[in-house]
Amino acid sequence: MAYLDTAGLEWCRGLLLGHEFLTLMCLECHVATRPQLLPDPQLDPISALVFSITQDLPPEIPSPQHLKVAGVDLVTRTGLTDLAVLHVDSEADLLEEAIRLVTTWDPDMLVGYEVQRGSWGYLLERGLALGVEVVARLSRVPEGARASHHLEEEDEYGTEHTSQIHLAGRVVLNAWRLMRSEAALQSYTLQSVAFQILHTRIPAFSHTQLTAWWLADTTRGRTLGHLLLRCRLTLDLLHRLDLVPRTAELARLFGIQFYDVLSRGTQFRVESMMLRLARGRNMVAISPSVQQRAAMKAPEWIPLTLEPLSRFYTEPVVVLDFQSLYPSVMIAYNYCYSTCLGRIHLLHNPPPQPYSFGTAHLRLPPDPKQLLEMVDEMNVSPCGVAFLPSRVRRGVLPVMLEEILNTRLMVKASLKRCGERDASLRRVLHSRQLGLKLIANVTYGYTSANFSGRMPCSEIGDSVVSKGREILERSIQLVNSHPTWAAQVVYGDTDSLFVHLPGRSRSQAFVTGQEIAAAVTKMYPKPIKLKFEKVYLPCLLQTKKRYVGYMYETPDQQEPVFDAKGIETVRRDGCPAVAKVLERSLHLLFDRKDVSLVRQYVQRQLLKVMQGRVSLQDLTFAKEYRGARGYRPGACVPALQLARQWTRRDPRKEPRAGERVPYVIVYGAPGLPLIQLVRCPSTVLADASLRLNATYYITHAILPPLHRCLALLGVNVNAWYTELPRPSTLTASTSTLPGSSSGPSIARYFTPVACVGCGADTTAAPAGRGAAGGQGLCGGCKGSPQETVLRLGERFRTYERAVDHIRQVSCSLEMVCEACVGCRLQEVECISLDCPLTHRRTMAGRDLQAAHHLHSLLDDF
DNA sequence: TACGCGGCCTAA
DNA sequence: TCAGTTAGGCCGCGTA
Repeated sequence: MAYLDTAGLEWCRGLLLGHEFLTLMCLECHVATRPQLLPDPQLDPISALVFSITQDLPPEIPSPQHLKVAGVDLVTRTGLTDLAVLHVDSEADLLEEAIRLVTTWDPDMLVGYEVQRGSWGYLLERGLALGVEVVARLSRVPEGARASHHLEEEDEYGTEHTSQIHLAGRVVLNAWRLMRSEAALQSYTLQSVAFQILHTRIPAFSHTQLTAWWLADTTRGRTLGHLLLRCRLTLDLLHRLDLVPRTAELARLFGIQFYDVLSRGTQFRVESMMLRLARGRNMVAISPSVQQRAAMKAPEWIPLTLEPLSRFYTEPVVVLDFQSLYPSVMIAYNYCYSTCLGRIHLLHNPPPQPYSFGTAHLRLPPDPKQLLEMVDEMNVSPCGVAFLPSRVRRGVLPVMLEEILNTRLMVKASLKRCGERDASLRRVLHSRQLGLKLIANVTYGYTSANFSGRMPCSEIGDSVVSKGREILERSIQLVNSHPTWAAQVVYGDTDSLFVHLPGRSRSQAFVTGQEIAAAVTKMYPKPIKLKFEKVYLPCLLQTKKRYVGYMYETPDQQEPVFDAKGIETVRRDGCPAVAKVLERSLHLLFDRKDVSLVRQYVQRQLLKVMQGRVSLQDLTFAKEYRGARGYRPGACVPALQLARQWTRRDPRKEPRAGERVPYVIVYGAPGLPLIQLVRCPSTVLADASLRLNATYYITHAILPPLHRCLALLGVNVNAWYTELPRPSTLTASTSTLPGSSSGPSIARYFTPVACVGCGADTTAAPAGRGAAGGQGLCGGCKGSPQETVLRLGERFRTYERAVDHIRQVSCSLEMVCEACVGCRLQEVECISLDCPLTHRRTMAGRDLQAAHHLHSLLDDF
């Protein structure tokens, strides 16, 4: 440690104090766009750059803060008083100033929410277009130009996983891509991520809007304010997710560089640890060629997944699983590259040596019979591969895994010890133990990688899987045959057991569950351990990898937790309405155990959909776009179709690979394939002739998942739909429907006097047909239904656009101008399906009511 | 109408 | 110039 100078000591001290000594700089560009087009660096100049900088320094370390003020005017003309603004004369000066700022602050990480087409990427491309050297001057080393580059090539992988921008000495973070691996969301726009993670709503302004504001002196500040908000939120997101410290911790743990944690795969991490250990034993890893890898014997074993006894269980089901089964197996049976003797039958009848093993060859001692002398001691896996006993040689992988698992236990212990005192230390320890768990679990994956694996070995992979299978099978047998448990294994997948305990109470289930865990653990060598996980009461086993139940993790837990695996409540390929209806239905079923309540609930929701009273958002699907070359030639999927449409209009509008593309389904001529009915949500808002396809949503999206659950109880969900009144008789019979007396129809509270079609007085006319609607029209309008439908449809669309607009603006109002004149906030029920929240909206309430009323009138025709 | 296939997403 | 694995369910479409 002779080279540890004072700066190094300072750094260590900083770590102890919870400081990372890092500077992050987030950038957004404002580019004045041509109408309806997105910025193009070849043509559109940057009009403004907005930065936000954070530093993680202890207070006694001086920061270059004072430098910011030098040469910068504090400008109030924009209306933003807390913003330091610097005017420059030309775009070239702007770039120079940006470079100066970067070199002054010397940030370690350059951040942008989207750094390929916006932010730093736009800056670099603009520099290229103007002939200003930017890339090299942003790097940290004099010869930076060589090590830094801004990729323009068509590399699907690079585009999808990295920022594509490399600057020597600095890390470039593409925030939205990081978010993609942080949380499973419907959409990864800054607006939705900020809402989901920071619970902050921000408006989405189009480039056209931002440009319009920028061009007028009085509104220019809005554009800057919005971009600054984006910068700050991006940094807030990283902070909230603890992303930089967590990544740094993983880098230390695996002994790899910070950026490699984000950009490289798990293989790299395993190798980094494994090679370190192997070197101490004077071993190196083989480097098989592509041909050798291709010639490797294919894996033959697959994990055991039982076909579940699928039904609704109203008595306890205990779930147990083996703790880190595969790593435990490798430790317990000494499975490793360095201990493998190949197939046992080859030891008995030695073929000409060396013989094929993994991607390479194995050379045994001249007389393999010697080895056979200790055949009783050997670990022979169920697939017939022999491994040395640890007495003879302890494998590298087992040693590594053992160290990892032990370290993890230590870390978890100190996590417990440190209590609530030190939040930052807790976070570090927590991410360390998570990282350890992760690396333990992918070590198996490393041995059985075949497509891209660097050192795959199907013999080891197969041994682990076959041993895992054997362990699970023997455990099942034990549980099923135990005399006093009276238990039945009803499902199991790879390393888990679902045990049905009929006639037992919840607390009895906990006791028996612990007994099972202990008894099974006793059957196997250390560290193989079956762990009691949870009791389900009740639960629904649908199919392999799909189940749901109320979960209790401790005997004294009073309120159960809804726990679903694989079903639509946890999937992102349906629309939110599907997940909400399904989850609420299951809650009702589990809580009240009364199918008729579920039926009432579901029918109310179906009516909402038919009446168009479900928000557009709840009916919006979103699927990942794979990039233009990511599909088969004939592929015909919504995401690709919409992406093509957008790209035709504006090449810069093509979604990034990995981005989620939203779409809805509208009505169309009968017989049309579904793909023809796909529309972008904003198109539907803008086009009065388009209506959401209620029939599709009900029969193809909402009901099938529900049916798969409730069919297990012998309920025919589809009948619930067919017995509902058709739209033509909807309003007349609404009041006879179960539960509708307390139904949420806003129209019932809305009694217009003037005809909503033409404005004539309707009070003189005879009363309408039902309580809910119909009386809003005069006789003349009722007489010409087509015309009225058309007129109302258009009005409806206008209201919906207004509501949408207000929704956007009201968000910004709440933040930007609390003092907005005459802005009377009104409590309105959220229109989302059963959302318990009420949202503050300005004016939106009235427009919403009008829109809903019109829509229910439309259903009359 | 059954079946295979591509696409998408999740469990482990 | 790098990319852990397989199983499995379900949707929509085209074809025999």
